[in-house]
Amino acid sequence: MSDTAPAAPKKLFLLDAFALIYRSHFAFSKNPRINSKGMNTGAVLGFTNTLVEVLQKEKPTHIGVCFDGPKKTFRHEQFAAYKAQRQAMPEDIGIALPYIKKIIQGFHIPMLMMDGFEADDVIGTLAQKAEKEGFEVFMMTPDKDYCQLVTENIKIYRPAFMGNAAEILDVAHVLARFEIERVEQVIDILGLQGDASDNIPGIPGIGEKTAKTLIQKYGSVENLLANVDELKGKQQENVRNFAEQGLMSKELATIHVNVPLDFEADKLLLDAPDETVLRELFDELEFRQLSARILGGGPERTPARVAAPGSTPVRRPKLVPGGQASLFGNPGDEAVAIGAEEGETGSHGAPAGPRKRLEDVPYNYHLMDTPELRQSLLSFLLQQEEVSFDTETTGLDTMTARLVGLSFAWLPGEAYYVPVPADDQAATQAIVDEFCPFFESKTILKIGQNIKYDLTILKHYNVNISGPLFDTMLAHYLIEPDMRHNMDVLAETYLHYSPVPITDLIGPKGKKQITMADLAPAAVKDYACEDADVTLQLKHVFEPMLKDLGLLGLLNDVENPLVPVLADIEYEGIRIDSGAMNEYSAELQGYITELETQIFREAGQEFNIGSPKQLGEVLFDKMDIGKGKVKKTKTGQYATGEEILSQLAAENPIAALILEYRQLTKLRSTYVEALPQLVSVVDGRVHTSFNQAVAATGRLSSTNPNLQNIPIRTERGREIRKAFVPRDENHVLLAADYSQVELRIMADFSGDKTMIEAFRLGQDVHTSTASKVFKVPMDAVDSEMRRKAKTVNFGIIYGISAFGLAQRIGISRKEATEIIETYFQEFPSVKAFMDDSINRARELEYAETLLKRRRYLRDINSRNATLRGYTERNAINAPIQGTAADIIKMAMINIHHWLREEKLGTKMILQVHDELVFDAVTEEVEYITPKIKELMTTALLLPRGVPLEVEVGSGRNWLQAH
DNA sequence: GCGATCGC
DNA sequence: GCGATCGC
Repeated sequence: MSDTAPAAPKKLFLLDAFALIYRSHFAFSKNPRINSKGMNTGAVLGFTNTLVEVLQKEKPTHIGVCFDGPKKTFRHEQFAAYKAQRQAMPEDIGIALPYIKKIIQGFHIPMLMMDGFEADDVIGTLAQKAEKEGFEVFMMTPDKDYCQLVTENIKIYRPAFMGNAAEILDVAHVLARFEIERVEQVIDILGLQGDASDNIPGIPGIGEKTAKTLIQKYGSVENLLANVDELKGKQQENVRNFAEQGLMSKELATIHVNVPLDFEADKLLLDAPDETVLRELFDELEFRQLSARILGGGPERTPARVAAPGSTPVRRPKLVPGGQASLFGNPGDEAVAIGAEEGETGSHGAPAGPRKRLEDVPYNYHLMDTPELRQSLLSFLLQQEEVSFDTETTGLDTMTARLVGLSFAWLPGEAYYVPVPADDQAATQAIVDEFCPFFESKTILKIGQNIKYDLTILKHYNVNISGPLFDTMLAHYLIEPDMRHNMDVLAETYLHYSPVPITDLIGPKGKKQITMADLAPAAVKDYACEDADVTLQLKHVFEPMLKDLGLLGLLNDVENPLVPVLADIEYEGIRIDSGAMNEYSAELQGYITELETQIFREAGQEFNIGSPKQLGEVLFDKMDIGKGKVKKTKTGQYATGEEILSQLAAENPIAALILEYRQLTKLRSTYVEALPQLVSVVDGRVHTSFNQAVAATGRLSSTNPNLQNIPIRTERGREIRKAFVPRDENHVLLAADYSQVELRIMADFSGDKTMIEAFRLGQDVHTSTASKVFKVPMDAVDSEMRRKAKTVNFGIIYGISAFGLAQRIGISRKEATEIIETYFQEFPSVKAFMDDSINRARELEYAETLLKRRRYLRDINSRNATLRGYTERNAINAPIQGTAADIIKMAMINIHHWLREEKLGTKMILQVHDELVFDAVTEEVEYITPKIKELMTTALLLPRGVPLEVEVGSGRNWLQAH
């Protein structure tokens, strides 16, 4: 370099190691990356990707990675609670850390730390020193506290994350984001609002918004305190009382730039990595793709199914299995499968890694917007054995959404979009009718992602889809029940492909968001076609996986056939007597007002009873009750949960009043007020949505509204069930309940003679359990004994710990442990069953139900005893609860089928885990009752033949039906 | 135990 | 996001 050339800019990157590592770890937590040795490599991979990204993209001249010093910092000395709430480091990060350090060394990058200081102090100090020597400095961190250090030459570099591009924050960004005039004021804002994760308290009642307003007005915490008289009411009181805490919080939020550390530029000079060391590390960690990308060559890669950019695309056979060519001649020359390249970056939230987009792959997407094109498409559709399809609509609410278009795909890389005029109902209906021969075909397999949604939309256009279904969402739910199943994540993970985000079309969420109907069909075409195409390709990936796992039967015999059943249930809805609800609301309001008055009288002041924070302060600070029983929650607030208040009830009448107040306000807000608002104006009924892919055990869940938690336990709660009524005078509600299914399953699985005998003899199983555990004859079991025995039985089914059990029945942990021990002595086979379940899970790392549904239990061999214990209880509970879910799902399919076959008017309208509810035609009740019983009890037979029993009742409302 | 919902 | 409470 010649002397006259201008000096190259000196670019220093300082990485905040722990912040980046934690972020990487949690980014992968929903889709953990486990290598063949069982190590969770998410944190290492994410951190390394971030590091590589910055090296390649930003080309720093100097770089260093900063860690927190090992000893406690001056902040801990100032404020004992500082970071006290912080949870211990996750085990996986502890394991990852040595690897990360070795990788940093392999890159020849220095690690910087200082006893008694945190990484941010080190970074702040070095940044300022480097700035003086003419460096442009980038602090690489996701942490907003660093904003206080930003200057013209010191900036924050937020690495790419969760689909967001990397971002550089300069002075203008910081001022805009905090709405301040000077960068230093960041500390004032943080001091006022506090930071829950660092346990910096701030001033109570001041959040982000208030902090900004106050600092805009007063400029600093100190000046705010000097002018505290100008504030009003509660705010003034808080600022006055917590002035000291505010100042200390400001101090804690301040990054200290006086760490005794020299800035030695030449030590931070970027150096070439040690490729041998890195290659060995990457091999050990199984980072094949990363290794190939940054080191070149390397170990053999699995041949990619997709053509590499620039090379000749793979030729796809022109004929599909059904013998049908593609609609437009010869698309095989261009279109190829999106491709499933094997690699470690494919997980959701991976900071980097090659993920293709629509513009990177060849595709043939066609707009079919004339009668001729539609006819041609239909004739091709009818010749396929399987077709993936998707609907585009104006919104997510199936009751109000209008159809905008339909897309279809049967060859990878190729799809067809049929737009409809959303605002012309008749014209839309006519186009939909054209495709009825396809939708109603009994032989063509229809593939969809969350296909229940499409079924419901089409139902509103009088289409009753027939034939077999394949839902890719449910397929993945069986493969990885705990993970997310939305299409974008699946495409990223399994196809290494990022679909066009919907927000590219309709804009970001909010008031200004438009709908699909506002766009020209040509603008929707690619998005819609891509959905059908991706879904088709996912099906091709999932089907062989399911086959290998032995789960294809469960999908095809249970989950997929259940989809139309649920679609019908949701479509039918249940009638609510809104008048009765409103009357009850007024009645509840009367009680609530009365209770408020009494509570305020007892407390000697008015306050917001619904605020656990205020309530805790009133009870434990002001009234000073519950000495020795006071507990705090993990956020440092007083705990005011049920068990605490129940204990306090003996001491002070206020506790019972509060519990009653809570119960009534819960009933009012969650049920009595909310339900009438969800009644559809179209048919006067409430339509819940069942989610078939969220519960880890295989159960369904219900939302919007949740009709699976309508009260039943208390008198006042039961009142709500009276408002669930049949659709008209010619119907009644019929409820069919499995009696003790889960305990029967446990009795069967364990083969416990005593318990099986109790079921065979039709005894009350909780009483018989109590008789054994408390060693008294059946007729000497009192209600207290029965209650305890029942809790133990449920404890096993729900997988609660001895500790949880003690809490529930209000006994000591010791007594709980004793009850459990006696239980095991009396029911040795149950104990053996539990041990076997755990041992089996230790080996397989999953548990399975009668129909082979899996729940993965990867923490069963963890060294963390709490985590392991929790997972062990799941190992016992998952097969029991999951088998019960399998059984009722089978029963639903069979009953639905039978009702249709017999052309009966009765409709299934709800499922509540072990109960089915029907809107039954009154004249049909007698005929259907025994058949429903039969279909439910024989849906699945338990291996040892323990019988299932079902109770059926009917009445003018849901309460009477029980 | 899980899942959903409410108000703070 | 948290604490509390409903059902199974």
